[in-house]
Amino acid sequence: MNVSGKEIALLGEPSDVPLLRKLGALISVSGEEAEFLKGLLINKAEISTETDLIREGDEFRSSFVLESGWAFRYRLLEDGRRQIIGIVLPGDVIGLNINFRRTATYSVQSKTKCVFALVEPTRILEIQQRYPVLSSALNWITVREFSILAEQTVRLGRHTAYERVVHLLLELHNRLGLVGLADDDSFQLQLSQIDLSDILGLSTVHVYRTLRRLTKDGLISIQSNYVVLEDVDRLIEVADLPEAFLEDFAVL
Amino acid sequence: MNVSGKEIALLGEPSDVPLLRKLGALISVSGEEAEFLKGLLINKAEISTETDLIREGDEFRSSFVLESGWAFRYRLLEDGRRQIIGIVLPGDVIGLNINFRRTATYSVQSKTKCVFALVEPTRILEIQQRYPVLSSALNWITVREFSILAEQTVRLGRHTAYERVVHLLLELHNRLGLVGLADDDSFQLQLSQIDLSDILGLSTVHVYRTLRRLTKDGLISIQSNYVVLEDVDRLIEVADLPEAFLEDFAVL
DNA sequence: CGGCCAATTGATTAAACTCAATCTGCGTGG
DNA sequence: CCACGCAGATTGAGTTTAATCAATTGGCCG
Repeated sequence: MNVSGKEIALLGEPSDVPLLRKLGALISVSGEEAEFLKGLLINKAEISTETDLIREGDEFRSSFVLESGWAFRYRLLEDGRRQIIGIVLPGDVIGLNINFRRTATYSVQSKTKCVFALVEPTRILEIQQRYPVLSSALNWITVREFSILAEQTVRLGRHTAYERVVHLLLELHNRLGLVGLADDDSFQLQLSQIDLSDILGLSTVHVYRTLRRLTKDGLISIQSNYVVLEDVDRLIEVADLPEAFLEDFAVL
Repeated sequence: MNVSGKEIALLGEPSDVPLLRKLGALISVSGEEAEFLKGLLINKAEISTETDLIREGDEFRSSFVLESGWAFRYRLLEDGRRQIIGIVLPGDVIGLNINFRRTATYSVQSKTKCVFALVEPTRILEIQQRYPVLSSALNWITVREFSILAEQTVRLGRHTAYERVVHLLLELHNRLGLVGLADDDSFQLQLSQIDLSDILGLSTVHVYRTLRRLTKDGLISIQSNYVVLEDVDRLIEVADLPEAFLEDFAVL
């Protein structure tokens, strides 16, 4: 499981633009394509902590590419229960397959301070018309997103609390590694135990106790927000990930 | 070939081709577009009950459009636990955003006898190039699929057993209605309680008891596989669906 | 008539939740 | 610089939802 590795270097310098870096891990991006992509991401905006970027029911007319920071897709139930549907990390696109029916069925909120780029949907059509390889790579992003959500479903439906935590930590380590934000066996976890509980469908108390147990078992260690995967092999065994996530771990 | 056994030869809309019918609910499909789409779906195949169409780890080179029958996307864990990730209904596309990275991260299996059409990925590119409105409608299908999976996540993570069952029944009623396979307040449920438990992340025993309770509460009734939604208003109240699913119930 | 699978039912167990305190780190106003 | 306040983390105790285990029943098919 190589996250920062040499394969990427073969394709050229890893870009400091997360989306480019992510695509570069899958395809070889030409200079022209890179320029075009960078041109898409000109229109930057910044939002602070805990701010809704999109609210359930909103019509949204634009796509967003997260440049830095963490955000959530989430939904609130009537009585206040919250489910975090997925975590948005740098390089992720919000509203990639946007179309004329634009009503959001869930909200998106920043967890940390975030910088993102606004992209006009027409520009994405442009990619389809002019850059077939890039277009295919965007399809890959769509499929990947779907796969991740599918795994979240497995996690919530059939994993124990112990397995859920491990499975999530591996997902995050993998995804962060893809954009150069994780080390070989550690990363910065920008989530409170409250957030974790709403991702994993558990109570905060149980998340706490499960993290304790994982630490005691020597699988992980946590200092403030810094997570170290102490025994990756055993973690992978616990998490029961699809083969495809392991064979080519850095690219899913 | 026909789900209900009777041939419905309508010359005007709605079409008896589920995918066309689904798209027709969102956009106005021109004659030319309809012909093109029908041309895509020439290459039919039939599989029997409980047969894997795609297996986790497979490379798949083709997309599939389900014409009739029910199927599952699912994943098996080492010890035999199964999570059904989503149900595939007539008109649904498997592998819509296929690209050169084609390793499946989950399996797809028929629940009933199924007829589906094989579609070459290049034909989908053709749609993008030649039929922008159709292409946008396919994007809608992608987004819709994602929204459904997002709701599944909420269901598994933050709903009680009681809410989960209701939420799923409403999802299925909605989706089946879109392709003309549901009545106003009832539909044929092609799932065993075992299947339900693996969708909902519950044990079969608990699914059984929950169905009993829903029946006793006058919310639903079930005869063999035929489900009647006895009190849609209360069901909707219990399920806590996103507004967007309600405002335009038939089209999500 | 068996045999098999799913549905049903009862009894018991267990994973995870709720409730109720602290405790701790940190930012803010005085 | 320090007290205060707040949110998140930690801890203990008791409760509940849902799982497990173990039969039994019912329907269907060869």
